Amino acid sequence: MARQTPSIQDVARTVGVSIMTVSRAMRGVEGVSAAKRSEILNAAKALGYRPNRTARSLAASHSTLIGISLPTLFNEVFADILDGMRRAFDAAGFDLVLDNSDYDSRREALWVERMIDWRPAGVVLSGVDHAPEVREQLRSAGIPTLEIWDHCDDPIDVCVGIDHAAAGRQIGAYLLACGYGEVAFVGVEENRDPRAEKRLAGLQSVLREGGVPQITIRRSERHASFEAGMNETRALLAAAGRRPDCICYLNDHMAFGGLSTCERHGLSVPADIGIVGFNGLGINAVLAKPLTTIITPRLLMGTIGARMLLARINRAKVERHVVVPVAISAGATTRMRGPERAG
Amino acid sequence: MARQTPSIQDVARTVGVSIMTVSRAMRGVEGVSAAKRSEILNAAKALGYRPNRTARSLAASHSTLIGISLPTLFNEVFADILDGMRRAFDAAGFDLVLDNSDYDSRREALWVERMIDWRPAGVVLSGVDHAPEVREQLRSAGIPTLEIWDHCDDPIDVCVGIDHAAAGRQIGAYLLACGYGEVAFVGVEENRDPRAEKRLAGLQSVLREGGVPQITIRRSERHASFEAGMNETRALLAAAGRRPDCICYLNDHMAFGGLSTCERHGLSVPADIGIVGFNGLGINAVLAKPLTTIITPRLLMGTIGARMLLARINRAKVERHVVVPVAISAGATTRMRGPERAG
DNA sequence: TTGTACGCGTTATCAT
DNA sequence: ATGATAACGCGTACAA
Repeated sequence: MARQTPSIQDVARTVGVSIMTVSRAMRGVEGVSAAKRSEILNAAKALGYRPNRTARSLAASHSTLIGISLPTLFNEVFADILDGMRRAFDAAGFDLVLDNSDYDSRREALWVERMIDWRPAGVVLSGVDHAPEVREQLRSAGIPTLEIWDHCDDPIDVCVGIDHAAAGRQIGAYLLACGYGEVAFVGVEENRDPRAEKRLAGLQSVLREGGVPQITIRRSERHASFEAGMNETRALLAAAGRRPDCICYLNDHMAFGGLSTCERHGLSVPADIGIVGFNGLGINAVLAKPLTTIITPRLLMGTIGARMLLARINRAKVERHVVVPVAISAGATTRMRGPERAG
Repeated sequence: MARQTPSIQDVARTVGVSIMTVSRAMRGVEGVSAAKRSEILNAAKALGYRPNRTARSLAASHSTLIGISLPTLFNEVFADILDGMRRAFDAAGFDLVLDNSDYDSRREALWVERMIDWRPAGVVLSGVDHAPEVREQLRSAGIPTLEIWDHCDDPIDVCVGIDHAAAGRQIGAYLLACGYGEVAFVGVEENRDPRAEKRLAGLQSVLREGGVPQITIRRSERHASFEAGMNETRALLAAAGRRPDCICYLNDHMAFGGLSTCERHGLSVPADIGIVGFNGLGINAVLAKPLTTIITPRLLMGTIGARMLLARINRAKVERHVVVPVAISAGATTRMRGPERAG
């Protein structure tokens, strides 16, 4: 029986060449005759030899690891984005190191620091809002970095995402077209989800210009889940003052919860109240009353992002940032099907 | 300006000690005076020195990487399991390398091989059905391995999961108690999801004993999604022969799709037809008509599993396999609330 | 408590 | 085309 894990030495001895020749053959680089190469490959397979990745990373001073930090995996959005990327990375022979920041930029920063210790081939971050040291560390380490799901003019390296402020403005314009005037927004605490805040700001600006100066804002202290949507909506409906005629939610999950709560309170949707989500999740296709929402091309972002990062890793030329478009989908939870539908 | 990435040598020179003393101080092991230790730590921070993980892994001949292979992240189930594990692994200082096998055991086997090249501290696999070489490679490499979500008597190393066959039998007993006699099962192709096949087998065995010898089986060629549930249900209802009085689905996703399709076909649920899912997803709390389903403790499995694997990594004693219980949740999609509800 | 010598398994460089 | 030698940055074993 051979030893547990044969080393490159064993292969070299078996074939009768130096370890350098084996190394070259295994990596598929030039400098080995075709005959020797296949002989070496056969011997390696027979012995069960596999190159040690940690040794390879040390010698090459960079690994084939790609670090990916996502806020959460419970949100279908990030699962989609991840799925869009992983196929490309996988095909290129990279391994994925995953982090969940829980929407906490401090956690993200600590993880980036640890990740750099692995000398990764690249790093993927969610959004463009990070702790200040993250940018500096990644840049000075010279690690190709992709920021995904949001965009800005000065990314750490490259970025691909949607324009959240513009998406918020699209929603605002649609609400005005519907004639809504008593609007509420249900989200999470500030600083938890910077993208959501950008959408909210966009929404508010358009409503203000359209003659709706004030909107009611409720923020859950918990995750943007079904339950949180239910709870905040219940509180919203119970509160004194004029009842909103339309509620916008941070995402579809919260909107489903809100829709459910409104109907349980005897409100008819969309006759009595409008409901607007964000993301366009798959379940929408199944519901009797599909949500009015913004459809975000998550998979596409992942695919494009992976291509961009791979190009950076290979020192090829790429655009520094890409903005993908979003579309509003007028569903059955608002009282008018917008002009977008009429195309 | 200091060089890009200071090495342990730089710290040693700055403080005036050998690199071994720095190494010990950084790792927090004994053999360094308190004074020198804090001096070294300060110098390291000032210089921005961070130990190179690939070098550390090579020298120690094992890394702080933990490989995790999951079939998919679109299924809330595996996102839950992952979330249950990651907190524990993260707290223990491990980094997570993620793979998605797409329910393909060949893919899984290839990934395991690549993962071993990283000399991981541990590996997590989904279920207990793997390509034969996986067990052998993991064992001969001596890598602590956790199999999660299913269980068996002879795991590769340790395992934690539910008893899928028993879960299927629970469903069968419940259906018999409800008086259903024309049962259908909607799943995916064989060999795609071994756990689902075990549940189906358990279901069939109990029904057979209860006087229901035959059930209709439909298998989608696609993922077990909302859409697949809709498509197969549509085909099921269109088929000749007696219409089923109850349809069991591979999971809640397909069941939602099926429920929606039945109602669109004018069938009243549960008056005309029963619908049974599997997993107990969060959205159930929001729906007007909660599914009858089996609630699986995913987070718990993750937590327990992580503890078990960490114990193995630390060479502590642990049970080789743990089976966690599941409970049937009688919802509003079957015509009787089972005895489980009466407790 | 501290330091020295060596090894971890591979790749880069420079010979031949 | 092939090989010898020196890194890569750290941990282990042992000596002082």
